[in-house]
Amino acid sequence: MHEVLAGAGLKRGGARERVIDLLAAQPCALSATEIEDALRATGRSPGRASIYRVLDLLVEHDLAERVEVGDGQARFERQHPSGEHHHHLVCEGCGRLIAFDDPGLERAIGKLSDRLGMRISGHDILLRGACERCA
Amino acid sequence: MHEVLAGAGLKRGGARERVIDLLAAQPCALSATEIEDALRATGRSPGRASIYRVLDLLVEHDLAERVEVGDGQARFERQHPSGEHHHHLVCEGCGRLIAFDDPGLERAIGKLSDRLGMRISGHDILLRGACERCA
DNA sequence: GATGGTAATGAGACTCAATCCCATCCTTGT
DNA sequence: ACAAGGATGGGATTGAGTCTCATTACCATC
Ligand SMILES: [Zn+2]
Ligand SMILES: [Zn+2]
Ligand SMILES: [Zn+2]
Ligand SMILES: [Zn+2]
Repeated sequence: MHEVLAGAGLKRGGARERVIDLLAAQPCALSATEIEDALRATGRSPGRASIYRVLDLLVEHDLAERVEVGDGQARFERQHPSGEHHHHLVCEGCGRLIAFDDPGLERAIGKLSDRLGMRISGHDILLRGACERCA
Repeated sequence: MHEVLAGAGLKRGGARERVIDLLAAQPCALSATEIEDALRATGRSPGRASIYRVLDLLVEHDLAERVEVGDGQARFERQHPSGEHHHHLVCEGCGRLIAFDDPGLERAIGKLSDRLGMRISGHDILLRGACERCA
């Protein structure tokens, strides 16, 4: 990720370093607040403004994806360069996020792009339901 | 819509009356702020709290659907009693919302429910792309 | 048509994620 | 090492949405 930003002519700084490294090590999405807390726990959290700046930058360069689950705060998750991605199911009982992927769903969206005759550059899919604990 | 709420044993009040009537007359989603402004323009806007209460109530009774486009505010749109629903594509150029429905997509989600072995109670789908004007 | 229990409403304080501003710090090319 | 411009921090600010509670309106009953 660092390389991509460097290639775009951007300088390197402590905030960028820490946010990127943290995000790159996560299996699933983190909110800006969670990132701040996690970094504060290490002793050196960047300012809030810097965290948002880095996240915006990552989304802009397709290095991260913004995930909204409807709880009023955005979450961010590393985007794999291969284009492979997953979607989320949010449990209405406990709020837990569960990741899944489904080729059938992706295929349906691909067909849709043709049917609508419009160029579709991305899709957000969120399922709501009950996780096994809450069912 | 009034009838459904009455059937649920709820009383009728001015705020409820005005918000429902406004929403029922809209072709597409409105934000709470837009609703407040529109009603204020008529001279009698309910309090902000009442607007949110009515909207929550409508969503709870499947009379309206919450639509999130990622601009940090929720929008609300009347939901038809037949259960038929549509999804939206948001144009990244002009922000315009375009509605569409697709049986293939619904089918894929139905299958997914089985595959994940979880009860799925709803789904939000948002496509991002370019509308014909902006393409 | 009056009464009373209870739901509904309004106004504003409040929360909290996200943004803005600007002085200061640091990276990087020379 | 130096300078220029990008990067950072922190604190003030915004704005959607929530909460509280006193007041008002609805409606079943008498
Ligand atoms: Zn994820
Ligand atoms: Zn997908
Ligand atoms: Zn719509
Ligand atoms: Zn659907």
